[in-house]
Amino acid sequence: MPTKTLATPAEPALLRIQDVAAETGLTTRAIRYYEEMGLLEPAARSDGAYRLFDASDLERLRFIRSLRDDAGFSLAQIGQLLEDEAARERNRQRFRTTGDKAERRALLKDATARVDRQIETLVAKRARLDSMIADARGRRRHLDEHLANLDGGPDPHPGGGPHPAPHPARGSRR
Amino acid sequence: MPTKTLATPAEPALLRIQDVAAETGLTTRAIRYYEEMGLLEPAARSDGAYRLFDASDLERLRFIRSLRDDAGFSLAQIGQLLEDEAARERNRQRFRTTGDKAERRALLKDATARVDRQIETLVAKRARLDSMIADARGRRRHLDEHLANLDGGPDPHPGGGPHPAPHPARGSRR
DNA sequence: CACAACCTTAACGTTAACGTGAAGGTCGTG
DNA sequence: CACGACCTTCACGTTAACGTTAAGGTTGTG
Repeated sequence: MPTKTLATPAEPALLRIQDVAAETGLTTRAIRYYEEMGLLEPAARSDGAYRLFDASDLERLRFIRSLRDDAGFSLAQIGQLLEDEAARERNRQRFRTTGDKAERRALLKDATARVDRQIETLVAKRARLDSMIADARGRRRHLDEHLANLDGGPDPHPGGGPHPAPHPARGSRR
Repeated sequence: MPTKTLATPAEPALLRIQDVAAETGLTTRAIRYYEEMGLLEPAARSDGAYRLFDASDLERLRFIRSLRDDAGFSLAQIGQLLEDEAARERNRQRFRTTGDKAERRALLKDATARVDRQIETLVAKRARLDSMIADARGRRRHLDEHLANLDGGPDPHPGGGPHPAPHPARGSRR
C-alpha cells in the first residue's frame, strides 16, 4: 500500500494552477477564464491569494474539457449543464455540515437529477452523431453500388492503368 | 420535342440563396461565408451574377451544417473532411465527360476513400462521447449508492465522500 | 416599364474563447 | 535574505464565424 505522505485519508492535497493545467490539459489562462465565467471556484486561496485546487476541482475541470472538446459544447452550454458554482459551494458546505438525513437526501436527489440531465443531453448528441454516421454509410453504399455496376466483374486491384471494358455497362438506377 | 418544364429527367431546379437558406437552416451570410472559405461553389450563376444552387449543393450544405452543429467541427476541420471545392468541380466535370471506365472507377474509389475517412472521424467522435456517457452513468450510480446507504446503513467508505457520522455538526476544515 | 423584392460585393461590427504581455506580489530553497 | 520561479490582476490583441449596414445591380410581375 503506497502511503503518499500521510495515512490520514482526509488530506487536502491542493494544487497550484500550473500543476492543474498540466494535469487537465488546459492552459492556466483557460482555467482562470472558466472561473471568471462562473464555471468553477478553486477550493481555496493561499495567504498570498494563490489559487489552490482540490481533487473535486480537477474532476470538474476534466469534465469541462471533455464537454468542450469531445462533445463540442460552448462554455455557455456547459454552464447550463453544470451546477453553477455558487450553488456548488453552498451545497458542499451544507452537505458537510448538516446532520439532517432528509436534507442530505434532497441534495443527493438534486445531484442525480442534474446528472440525469447531463446524460440525456449527451445521449441526444450521440443520437445525432449516429444519424450522421448512418447517412455517411448510406453514401458509401451508394458509391459501392456505382462501382459495382460500372464493371460486371469486380476487379480486386485498382491500378492506374486503363482498362478495356468487357461490355458496355449501362447505368442502372435503384 | 423537348418539353420545357415537364417530364425531362435532367431538370436542373436551381435555387437562389434565400431559398437555400430556408431549406438548409443556414443564413445567407453563412452560405456566402462557406463559399468564401472554399467549402462550396454554387452550381451556377445567373446572368446578373445571382448564385444558383442545385441539389448536390443543398446536400453538401446540409452535411456542412450537420458537421458544424451535430458533430461540432470547425469549418477548418470540415474543410479537411470534405473534398475541396476545386477538386469537386473538376471531378464532376470529368466524371460527366469521360467515357473511360477506368477513370470513372478511379474517381469513385477516391470518393469512397473520402467517405471512409469521414466515417472514421465520426465514429471516433462517437467513441469519445460514449466514454463521457459511461462516466456520467458511473457518477449517477455513485450517487445512487450514497442515497441507498443513507437510509440503509452507515458509511462503507469515508475518505473524500460525504460523511454520515453518528455525531452531527462539525465545522473543521483548513 | 415601373417597382418591389430579390440579389451582389465590400466593409466594418460582434461574440466567444482564449493568447499575450505588463506591472507587481509570493513561495521556498540555498 | 536573496533570488528565481511561480503567482496575481488588469488590459489589450487575436481568431473564427458569422451579423449588419451600405451602395448599388437584377428579376419577375402588374
